[in-house]
Amino acid sequence: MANLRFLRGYNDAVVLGLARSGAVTRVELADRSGLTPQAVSKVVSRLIGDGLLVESGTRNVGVGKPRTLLKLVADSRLALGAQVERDELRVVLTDLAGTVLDRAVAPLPRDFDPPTFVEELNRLVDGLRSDRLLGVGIGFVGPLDHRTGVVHYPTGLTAWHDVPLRALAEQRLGLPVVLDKDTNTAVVAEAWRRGEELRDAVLVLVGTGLGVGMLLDGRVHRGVRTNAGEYGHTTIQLDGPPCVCGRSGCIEALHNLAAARGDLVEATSIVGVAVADLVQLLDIDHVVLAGRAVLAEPTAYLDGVRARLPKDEWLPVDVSITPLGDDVVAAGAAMLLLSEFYGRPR
Amino acid sequence: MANLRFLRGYNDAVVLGLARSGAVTRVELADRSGLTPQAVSKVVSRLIGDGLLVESGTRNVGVGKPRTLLKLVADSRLALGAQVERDELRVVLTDLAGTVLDRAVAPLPRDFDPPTFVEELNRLVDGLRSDRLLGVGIGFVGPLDHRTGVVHYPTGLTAWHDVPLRALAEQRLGLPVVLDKDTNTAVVAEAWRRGEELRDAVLVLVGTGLGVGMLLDGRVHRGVRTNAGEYGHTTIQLDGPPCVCGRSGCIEALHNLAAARGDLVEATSIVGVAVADLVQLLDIDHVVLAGRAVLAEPTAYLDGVRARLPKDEWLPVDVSITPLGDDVVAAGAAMLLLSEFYGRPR
DNA sequence: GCCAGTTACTACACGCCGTTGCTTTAATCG
DNA sequence: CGATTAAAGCAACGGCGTGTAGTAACTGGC
Repeated sequence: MANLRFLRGYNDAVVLGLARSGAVTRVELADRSGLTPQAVSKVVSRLIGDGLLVESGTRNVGVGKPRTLLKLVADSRLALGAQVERDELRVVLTDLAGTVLDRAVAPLPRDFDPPTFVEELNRLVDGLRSDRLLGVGIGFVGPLDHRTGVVHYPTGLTAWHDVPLRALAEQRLGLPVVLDKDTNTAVVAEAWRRGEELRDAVLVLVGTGLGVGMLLDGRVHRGVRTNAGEYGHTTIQLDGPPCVCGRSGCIEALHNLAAARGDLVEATSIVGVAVADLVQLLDIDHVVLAGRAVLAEPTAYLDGVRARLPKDEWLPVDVSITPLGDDVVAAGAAMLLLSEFYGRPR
Repeated sequence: MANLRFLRGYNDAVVLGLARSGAVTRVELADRSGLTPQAVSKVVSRLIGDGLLVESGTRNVGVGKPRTLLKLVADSRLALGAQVERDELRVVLTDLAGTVLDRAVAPLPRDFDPPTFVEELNRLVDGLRSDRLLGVGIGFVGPLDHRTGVVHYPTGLTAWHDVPLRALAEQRLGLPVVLDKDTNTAVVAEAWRRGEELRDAVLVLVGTGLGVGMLLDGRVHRGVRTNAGEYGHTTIQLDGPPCVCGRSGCIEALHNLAAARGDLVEATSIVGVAVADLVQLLDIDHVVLAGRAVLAEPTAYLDGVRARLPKDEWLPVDVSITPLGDDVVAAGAAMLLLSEFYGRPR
């Protein structure tokens, strides 16, 4: 189904996405969006009216009337993002550009239950509230359902079986809430900050587990039950050591074994092979590495991955470490919420 | 960019996609598409005007005016699809519903060159021409570029380096032509025939190589350079036997070795593990098996794959053999062309 | 200093999209 | 056979991007 509201929202989102990358002019927006100059004019005047854009000087490009520069009013809208791990809750405040403005971190008790969590979340959110706050995004460990906002049965959290977290949090916080898997919010962080430029990317989150967030053709791929990206339990050694998942020779098992015995070269090499497989399967040109393990040894992981990617290819793959560091999941959750308001409609 | 033309094309495609599944009524179309009844009325009258739909009786659902049944006029538009293999060219004629009406098969000389191929294609196409023919789709072995229609450098075909096949074929045949990788056209075949119902699926093509076509959230995932789906050279045994690709322990190498020594159980089991990995990564609920190897031993491959998929899951995975058999790639190419005219616009 | 040339931008009428409100049509039910 | 119910069409409407034409603001030549 598509109607005029969708049409407007879509074009607004395209223009805003282009404006997020930096200062632009109406002419450039028209060129890069495919919209006519008149349409861009209308869209821009709407966005200026909403306080999302401002005119900021002119840029002269040879003869003729100079182009008017447009700038995103980044602090006109704010969002909070939360990362929930088994021992820690992290909440960050970001603006419309995806810049992290503030953060709060608190430990969570072992095997915390939903009421405890929601109270703690509320406490941290209260410390970061603002009048321009649009809502809160939550990046949780899977499995969960993004559409319904229900957490299913994350391992290690015995009190979390089919908990309608989004509804609970919305009620307690009095704000719109979105819920997604940590790997998905992390890749949203990269996608939102780079704007329309980044359309295909994989974010590899290496912590105790190994998950990936996939941005395919400009959209986050979640799969039929928001469970896509469980890459840690992919077989990479048919006759390998048994894994906690019941199968054997999983990427995660081999990586963690190598890491545990201090063999960083082997550990990063396994991640490298796995990423190379993924790049080949999905035909991706951007790989972003994140997670505690990676941030502890960034250059080792960068080297390990780059060494395993095909060289001298017609398709160069850009491999980088997330510039958001430990905030990537929480910040991405905030941007996921921003994209509910100002991203492409569905 | 989105405009009114896009809007109309999109909604037309949604309605047509729903109508493809079988006889429907306006009320059901409105329910399932999310469009208002009035919008459906307008769309349907457009489609009837174009000869794509007809009213075919009524269906009584209790009290009130009976619903009018609508039926796709399947033979109102036809398309040809070609599958190009290293030794054979297959061309099939399909209607708007994706039903194969006719076919022609011809051998291709070893290491054939582009002119030879285009002539042979033209010969087979001429034998199947019709006044309602919309164009020709071509499923080729990769790598190639779907957008530009250029074949890059398929192994075993020395005369094919950066050949603009789509342009060459359009000129020779005098018909619109689309080009895509064989695995992609194959998954289009499944998607088009099942209509809007099938939104996430993987088609696994097992022949001399092993490739997958991915339907993610209703769209074929091609990757940044139309090269996605190269799954055969994914590592499944880190210290496995060397592969022609230069790495070792690839799915394809292990599968072919097992198949060569007649170990069908091992061969199908390797495909099963690989498919289970893929299902887990992409969170897919439909797997379709195809290709010469599968069609030679369908039940063995079905069993091998089903045995490796997680059981008693909350997410059941449907595994099947393509009902189109040897025609799946060629028929899918025809449907890819149909979707250029009557699928969702981009 | 001025005017032609060039480019950026927008005012306005327009065509066409889905929507809203209402009417017509065609069945069932009592 | 009239009341009720549901499907479907008709007409007016708001709002989308588009096309045409006009205005604004600069450069460059003389």
